[in-house]
Amino acid sequence: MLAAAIAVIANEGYAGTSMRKVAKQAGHTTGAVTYYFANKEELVSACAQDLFDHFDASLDHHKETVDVRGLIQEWLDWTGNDDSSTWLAVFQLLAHARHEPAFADVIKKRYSKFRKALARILVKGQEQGVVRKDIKAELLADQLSAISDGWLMMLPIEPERFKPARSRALLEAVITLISPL
Amino acid sequence: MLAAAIAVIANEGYAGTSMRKVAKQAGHTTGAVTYYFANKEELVSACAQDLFDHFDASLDHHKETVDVRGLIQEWLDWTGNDDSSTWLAVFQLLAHARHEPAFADVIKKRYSKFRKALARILVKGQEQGVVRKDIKAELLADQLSAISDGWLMMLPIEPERFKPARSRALLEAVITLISPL
Amino acid sequence: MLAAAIAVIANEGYAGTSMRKVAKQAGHTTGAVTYYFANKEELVSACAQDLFDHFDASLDHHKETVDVRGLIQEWLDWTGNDDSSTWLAVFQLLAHARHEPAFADVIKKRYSKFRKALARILVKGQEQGVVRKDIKAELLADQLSAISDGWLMMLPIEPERFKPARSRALLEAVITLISPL
Amino acid sequence: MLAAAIAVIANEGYAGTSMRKVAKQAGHTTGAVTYYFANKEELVSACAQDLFDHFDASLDHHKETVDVRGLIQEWLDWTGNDDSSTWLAVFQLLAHARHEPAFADVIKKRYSKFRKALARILVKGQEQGVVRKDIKAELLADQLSAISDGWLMMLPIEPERFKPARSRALLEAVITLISPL
DNA sequence: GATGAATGAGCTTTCATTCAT
DNA sequence: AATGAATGAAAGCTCATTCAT
Repeated sequence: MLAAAIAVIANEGYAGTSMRKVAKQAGHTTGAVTYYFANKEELVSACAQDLFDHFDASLDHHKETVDVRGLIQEWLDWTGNDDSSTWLAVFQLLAHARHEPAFADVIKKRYSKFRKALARILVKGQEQGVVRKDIKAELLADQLSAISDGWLMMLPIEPERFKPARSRALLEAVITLISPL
Repeated sequence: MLAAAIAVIANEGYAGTSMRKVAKQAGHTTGAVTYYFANKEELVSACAQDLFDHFDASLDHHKETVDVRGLIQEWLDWTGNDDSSTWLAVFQLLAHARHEPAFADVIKKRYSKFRKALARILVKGQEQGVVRKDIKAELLADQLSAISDGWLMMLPIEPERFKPARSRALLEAVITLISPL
Repeated sequence: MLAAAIAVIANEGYAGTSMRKVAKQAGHTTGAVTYYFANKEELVSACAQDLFDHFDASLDHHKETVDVRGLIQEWLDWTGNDDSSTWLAVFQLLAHARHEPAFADVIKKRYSKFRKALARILVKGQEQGVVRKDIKAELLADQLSAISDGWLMMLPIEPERFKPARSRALLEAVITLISPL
Repeated sequence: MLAAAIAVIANEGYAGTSMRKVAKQAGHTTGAVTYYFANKEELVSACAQDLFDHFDASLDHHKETVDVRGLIQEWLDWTGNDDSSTWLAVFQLLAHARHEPAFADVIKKRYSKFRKALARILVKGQEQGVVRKDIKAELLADQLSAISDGWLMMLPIEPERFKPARSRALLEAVITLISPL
């Protein structure tokens, strides 16, 4: 059911998402959706939780290795394959978060957790001399996270700007930006 | 009427925007809205046009001076004052662009125009030695534009992260990132 | 629900029919109507089907007996009693058929089926010597069907012209027209 | 303006007719329509008047000659050429007459006048021995008028049944029906 | 656990009509 | 004589939600 909801949000946009469509996508009746989720807000919150779980898992995976390139590479890879619907859904939920207090909170907490984890990785990178030290890790994490959000925003509108070759160039540019002089 | 529509989009989100609310905000009846805009799509396209006009004006203003710091400063300033509703509306429209082909196009064209103008400024910066040369201006423009989009995305959810002191730190970090070694 | 729709069409005319009125007539809410019929077109098609079912039933009933007088008598009877709303609704739907392709087709098929059945009855009548043979049965069926349509058209405007005595005269005239010399 | 209104009624059906469309068709603004006709009812009545004027003119033309065949021929001819829009509009107005008392009356008067004129022609025909005498002229007029109405009803739905060859057959059948034994 | 009938509010849109200009 | 801005009611339709089964 969650997967169905995410698929609908990704394909139709938040405004175009309805319990009916989610039910149809899941192959159930409308009643089934409201049986599992008390109301739309709850359904959407559950989606947000689920999507950020994916996100965190990726971060966990790269925590020990301090592989910033690998991490960003993975983000960019997501834009190209089937998982791009994950990104599209995330974007739609972020855009709506402000007007659905219930899960604005979910997003806030998860986001800050994500930024902290990223900052920790960057700190390690600075210690190992692979990340520039003239900008605080926390601020760098903010910029990287902003860049990734910026990509997220452009992806649905200009997917052609995320073709493999171009993706690689973007990745290298980011690495150059954060590398020591 | 346009101003009313933008205000509603900023305050209620795209999904929460209705012709009724726009009419109410403008102090007119529903019929008046549909008199000026044949349908919702047209209204929304007009908003997108208007918002990007603001945007372009800012760019024009900084074209000659090669003042990247001033330009980014201005963007960040917008997040704090009354004009923040402009950003909020832009964000909502961007999130919906993919599902409204009519103005997805508007955004695409305007966006690429914006990126090109930014790249031209950066090229001049490189020539004058105030912008690093080891990353192509075009790619740098992409990253800056992505960062600004990322901020745009966080603003509605965590406005407290854009208070003056923090804004300044973000600005300095960006300048450090793009400055020559 | 169908009965309610037909009643509304008969009483208010096609242009005066709305889903709201149908709902009210049926003692339900607007939502219930759209629950059973995806849209107005579907509702109207269903009405057309239902009305022609009545029609065909009458024809079936007279198929074996070759009782043309009885058949026409029955048509005329309908104009006088409560079933007259059936005729009124049929007329409204016919008038609108051209602009609602979905059920223009329904009407076309049903109508041709009806004319063929009528022609078959007339052929039998010719064989039994109770129907004139100098006009092909198929053409006679066309004229009879046209006459009945013509009555259908006048009924709502001049109901006083279909009072019993007058009805009988009309019936006798038709019988005289199609009887052998 | 009248011509425009008739064209719209013929093309879009009564339910699909709006003052806006009439204005557009006439190349004027909405205000102009309401300037000439106080309201929609008045516009529609004026159309009815105008259409019946055409009708009466045809009858006048055949009054002296007692040429029933010519008269019916002319009706059938109308179904094929550009004037078919006249018929289509007449039909739409007839279908709506019952629900617009203002011009239901117009139609009633005009119709009875028409039937009387037709009956007078048939009486002359009976005197000259070209029309059967075993049915009263008045009843015959009714049947002919009903047949013509029936055709009017089928025309928009099955125009292919009024091609020249078929039209001729229909005409001959009618003549046979009303000719003396 | 799941269905599906039904509600009622809200949506976009169309429309006849009014009226200052 | 004609325009065109504006109204407000009503239309078809979608939706989240409820609830008996």
